[in-house]
This record gives sequence, C-alpha cells and structure tokens, in this order.
Amino acid sequence: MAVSGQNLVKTAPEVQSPSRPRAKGERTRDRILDLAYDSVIRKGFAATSIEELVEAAGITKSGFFYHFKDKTDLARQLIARYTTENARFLDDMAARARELSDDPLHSFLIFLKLYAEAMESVPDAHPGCFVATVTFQDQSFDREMRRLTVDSVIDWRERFVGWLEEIAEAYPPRGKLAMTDLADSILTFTYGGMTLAKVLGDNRAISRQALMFRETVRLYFQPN
Amino acid sequence: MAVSGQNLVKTAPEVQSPSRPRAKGERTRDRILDLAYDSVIRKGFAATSIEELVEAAGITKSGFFYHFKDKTDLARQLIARYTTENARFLDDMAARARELSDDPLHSFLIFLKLYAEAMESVPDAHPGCFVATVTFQDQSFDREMRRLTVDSVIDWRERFVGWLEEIAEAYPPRGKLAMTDLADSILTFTYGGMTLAKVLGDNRAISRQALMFRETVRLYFQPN
DNA sequence: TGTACATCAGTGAACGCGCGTTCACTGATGTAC
DNA sequence: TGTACATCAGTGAACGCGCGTTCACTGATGTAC
Repeated sequence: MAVSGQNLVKTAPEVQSPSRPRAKGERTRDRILDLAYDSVIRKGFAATSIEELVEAAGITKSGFFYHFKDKTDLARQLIARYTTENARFLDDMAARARELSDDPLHSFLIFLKLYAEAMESVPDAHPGCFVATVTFQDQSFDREMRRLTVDSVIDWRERFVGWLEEIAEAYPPRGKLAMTDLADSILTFTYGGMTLAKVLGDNRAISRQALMFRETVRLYFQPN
Repeated sequence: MAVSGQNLVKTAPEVQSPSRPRAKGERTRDRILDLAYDSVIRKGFAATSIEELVEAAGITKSGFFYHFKDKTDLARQLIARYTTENARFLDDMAARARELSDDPLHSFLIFLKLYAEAMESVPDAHPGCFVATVTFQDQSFDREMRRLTVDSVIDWRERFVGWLEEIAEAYPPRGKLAMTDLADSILTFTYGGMTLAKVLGDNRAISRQALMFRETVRLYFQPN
C-alpha cells in the first residue's frame, strides 16, 4: 500500500529513496501537468495559456517558471509523460487480453473489445488522445518532441503488425490486405473517431468504430 | 469557355450578371481565402495570423479588414466555402462512380477507388481536410460555424448510409454491422488517415486506409 | 541543542512583443445628369 | 462631353491587451558542524 497507491507516472529520472513521501514541488508540477493535459485536449496547446494553468493550480505565474524552463518545456514534459502512459495503457490491455485466451485471434478480438469499452467510458482520458491532439495541432514543436510521438506510434504499429501476422499464420486471411494497413486502422479509427466525436458531440464514436473494426478482423480471419 | 473556366467557388450570393469580369475586390478576397486555407491546414486557425496573410497577399492589414469584419468572419467564410467545395467534390465523385456501374455495390467500390486515388495525389487539397482541421482545433467557433460543419458531416453520413442500405438489399451482408457505423468509417479513416499522415509524414496514409476500407466493404457484402 | 548556510518552492512587479482592431483619410473607378 | 458625387478598395498610424518571460527578492525546510 505504501508504494502501489502512488502516482502511476514517474517522469523524473530521480531514483533515490522511492518510498519517501513525494516532495511538495513535485506534486505542484504534477498538478500543472494534469491541468495542462485537460486544457490541451479541449483547446489545443497554443490556446492553453500559462495564466489559466497557474490560476487553476493556485500559484503565481513565476511559480510556473520555477518548474518549467519555458512553455516548450511544458510541452516536452507532457509528451514524455503521456507517451509513456499511453504505452502502459495499451500494454496492460494487451497483456490482459493475452491472458484470457491463448489463441492470437481470440485474444486480439478480446483486446479490441476491451479497447472499445475503455473508449466508451472515458474517451478523453485516453492518453493517446493527447498525442493525437498535439501532433495534429502544433507544427511548432521541435525535432525531439516529434521523435517522441513518432517513435511511440511506430512502436505500437509494429506490435500490432506482429500480432496480426501471428493471427494470419493460424487463420489464413480471406484477402490480400497488408498487415501494416490493418494495424494502422487501429490508429486511424482512434484518431478519426476522436474527430468524429468532437464534431458530432457523440462520445461513443470511438468505441463504435472500434467494434466495427473488430467485426472486420473477425470476418477477415474467420474460417468460413 | 467564358464562364466555365472561372473560379469554381461562389461564396457571395450576388447573382447579377455572372459573365462580367470579376471585381478587383473579389479577387483579393479570394486570394486571402486561398492563403488562409493553406495556412490553416498547416498550422491551424489560431496560429494563422492576419499579418502573414496580408503580407503574402500583398496588401496591408487594414485592407484585410475591408474584406472581413474580423478574424472570426474569415473563419466563417472559409468554412462556408470549403463545406460547399467538399460537398461538390464528393458529389462529383459519387456521380461519376454511379455512371460507371448500375450496381450499387460495384459503383460504391468504384467510388472508394476514385476517392483513394484523389487522396493519394493531393491529400491536403481535399477540402474535407480543412473541415476536419478546423473542427478539431478550435472550440472558440460560434454556433453558426459549428452548425455548418456538423450539418455537412451529417448530410454526407446520411447519403452514404442510403447507399449502403441499397447495397445491403442487393447483397445480404455477412454480419450485423449498423450501416451508420460503416458510413462513419469513411469519415473516420479520412480524418484518422490525415492524422497518421501528419505524424508519420506519409502522404499515402489516407489512400491506403481508403483501399483497406474498400476491401472490408467488398468482403462484407460479397457473396461467398 | 543551537547556529550558519544552502536549497526548495515559490512571490510580485515589470517588460516587450505580437497581434487583432480601429479610425481618419485617399486615389481610382463607376454612375447620374 | 464634362462635371459632381458615390462607391470601391484600399493605406498608415496608432492603440490596447494578452501572454510569455525575466529578475530581484523571500519564507520555509533541510543539512553540516
């Protein structure tokens, strides 16, 4: 209980004495990151002002600059934090799905079901949403940040491709689709579903698309 | 040749004497809209400054305010123009596809092929990209503008739903997917493909996803 | 156990710059008589 | 055919406000001896 209840995200590489109660400054910084996350999801990074963040966090503007070198540094830390969190999110889900079935196709279908459920309850809370929002909106980010997001996307694409190839070996596919394109579909319906959700004000758009893709996979690999 | 070679987009409801050479002011305004379109696609609306637009257009900032009441008015005119253009774009494509086959499924597959081709050559030039970018990025837009985009999205969703239902009547579908979800997929892979294209720097992302969806449709309705 | 110093986590005031917006004014073109 | 006036399509200068950033300073907590 001492350690496990703590914050899930650990950005700073400071490793010493992990059981010690977290410093005050670290909590403030995390609070700012939380607030920034919400605001960026809703309005984008450029429209998120430092002023509104510090007001909500209950400190002054100069307090912000104690924790972050400049606004770009905030972006950097946000991206680092949420690419990590996104990886863990998908990782956990994939692991659970794999546990529930030894068959690659079945576990993949379970994974998509879990994914759809997660998207239905709190679509905005999905850390991938943050990554999508940011990459979509800001060209002003430097190479380092772009690499972080690109790497995380490519990383996941490859893991899905591997999974799909495993499936294709056990279940001969009906068509000649490239597994890469199939894997990309997961990213595509997530990002596209977010947009649709925003446009239509329909929170369930992502999960509906997830279930649709699930049907596609099922039909594509299922023996007649 | 006199009329047909003119600008395709007609925003102003001024109908009198259409064969008269266009006024100087109208050309300037259109030039600004063109420049704004490119910039919004690349950087978003908030990051598009009036200053850069007028410099590129070769006029002064006050000249801008002769043509547009304020910056919001620019957004309004852009949205009006590109929802119209997007409708025409899809309309033409659907009509051509329908001409090439009487069968609803076949013509739909042709439509998706044409769509994929169009996305491959110039993905950014697709007016739908503008609509997506704008709705995704700016919450600050007023009800009138949101309605314009929402209406155009819903309008197209319904047309696709109708088409798909027509197909489902002729070709009994393999599963129990809602036609609405299938229709939404077209929007989803377009928007999601744009994001993917931006993240990976891969222009062909949308067309690859379009062809994947085409396979899905083919498999879903094709008699065994 | 007390004192000296260092670090932490900020405060408060000011600055400067970009950017949207306004306002008075202007040369060129169009229209009425 | 010329004159008077109106509209078009802008110019140029100035304003104000938000917002990111800086800088000198400060109370509280931690550490060395």
